[in-house]
Amino acid sequence: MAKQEDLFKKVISHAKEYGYVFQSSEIYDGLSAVYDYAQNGVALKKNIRNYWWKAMVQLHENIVGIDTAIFMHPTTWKASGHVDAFSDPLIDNKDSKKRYRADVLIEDYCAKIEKKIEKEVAKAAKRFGDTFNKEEFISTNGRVLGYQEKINNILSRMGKSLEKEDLADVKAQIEELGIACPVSGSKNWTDVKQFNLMFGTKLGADAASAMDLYLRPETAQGIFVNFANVQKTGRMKIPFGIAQTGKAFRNEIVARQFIFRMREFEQMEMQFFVKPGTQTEWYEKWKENRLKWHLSLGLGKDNYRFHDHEKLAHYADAASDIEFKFPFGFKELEGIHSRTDFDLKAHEEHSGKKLRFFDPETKTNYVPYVVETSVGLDRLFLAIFSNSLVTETLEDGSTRVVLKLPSILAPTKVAVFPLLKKDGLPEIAHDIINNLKFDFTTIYDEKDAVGRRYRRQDANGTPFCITVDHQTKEDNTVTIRYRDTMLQERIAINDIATIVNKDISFKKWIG
RNA sequence: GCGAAAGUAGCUCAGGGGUAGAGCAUCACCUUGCCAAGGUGGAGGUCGCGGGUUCAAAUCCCGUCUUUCGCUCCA
Repeated sequence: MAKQEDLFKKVISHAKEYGYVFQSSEIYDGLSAVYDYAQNGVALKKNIRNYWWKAMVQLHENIVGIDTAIFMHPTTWKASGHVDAFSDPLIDNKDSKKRYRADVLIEDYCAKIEKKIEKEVAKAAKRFGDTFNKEEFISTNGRVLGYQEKINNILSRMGKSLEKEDLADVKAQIEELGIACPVSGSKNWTDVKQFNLMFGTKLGADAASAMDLYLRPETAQGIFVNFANVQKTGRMKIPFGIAQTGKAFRNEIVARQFIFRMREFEQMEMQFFVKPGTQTEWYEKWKENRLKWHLSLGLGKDNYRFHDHEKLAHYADAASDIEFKFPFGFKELEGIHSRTDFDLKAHEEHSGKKLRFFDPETKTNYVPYVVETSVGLDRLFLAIFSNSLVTETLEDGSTRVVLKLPSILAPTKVAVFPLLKKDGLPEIAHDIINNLKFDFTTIYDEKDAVGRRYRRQDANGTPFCITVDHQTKEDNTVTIRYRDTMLQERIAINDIATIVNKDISFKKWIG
């Protein structure tokens, strides 16, 4: 455990020291769980996003991309269920310090009463034997009816209180029912507080006429509300997908673990529209496809696993996570959800617009089912970055720190050094850069011994170093040195681009 | 939100009421010249922030912010 902690700390400080991730507004002591991507971080993040986009949009004839606004019409969030389901009434037990959802506590209490009913039924069944009629017993037995009524009263009162946001009554109910904390057994509760996970804001300059808006808590809804537009203008036929990357915002009660769980984060997701009845088949296909995509980055097969959801969200009929072995354990990286027709149907109802696909074969129209793949870009960044950071022990016993980023994602592809900063070598190095920079990100460095410059690039994740020496002036050859193996080769200047291109070829990586 | 630990130079950390420290990094110059840690010089800090105690606070006390870990939550 201590080792894991140390490793994670190393990741965070390396990210800062080499210009990948800074804490937001650091000069003002930072802002909780908000981070900035620095000069190298932004390049890595962009490359990851691009790798995803090309794999999803460019490689699939039937997937197109869009980019929708963060602000959306407020009704969107009513339709999606976020207004209701994204806010929880929470209550803390002062003795055990445990936090519970107040409505769940009450529901659990009702479940206990329900168990009593089952007991009565079981007893009666034993007594009456074959002649026992369960329906009749439940509807006539006084004791059972009493239990039933109690449950109904409790739940209806809770429902009304929650609807009116009368949180004091919810607490009163918990106290009246004598509900105790399952851990401490105490009834020492705090007040019930409402936590809304959506950030609110206002549209309009003057407060009185301003419209309440939310920052989107997921990018998916931007796709759903554009379903018909994209389908028509893109002449899309089912099955087809719409992909999008962008920021989403959640007012998490606890945002933690560096860039793993932030309040402002970036999603890369694709909604795939299919014919009802075929969703399971597509769900399985996308699970497999997405795992394959992750594995193509070469971080190691053992670092991934599926986690199938048993408890499903209100919109899903199947859901699975691809989990990654982060420095702090296996955690969710990507979700693959079979979202049914929940979202499109809800938007049909709230908007009054048809969100359907006309099937020319059967001459009928239907609301498509949706299979979603949704990756956290920041999480993916963290997965790749933390997995790539290694400290190697070399043969001579010394160590080197290497950021073994997949070369296709590395912020800088080629570093070019003059062996000496004289005798015209810097000029040649600059010439090489001026030629390469149209196709690759490059960096020039002439400071310190060349070995040290190699190590500097290792720690920064640069896969190739090129060194210009005196021989270069005679035969136009240079030394190329590889980050991962530390091997060196003598090659012609003209071959640099070919070698680098071959290594960072998208086809090679994804293939 | 609760509990624990921590916050001193860009990074890693030492110090522990009386002049602000080290290693690495950084900058300039010299030297070497294909796998980091050669020489000289420089820059960088009101020791997270605010208040209190004291002749004197980076150091003791209180508060606060931020981070990490655990709990909790997680569409």
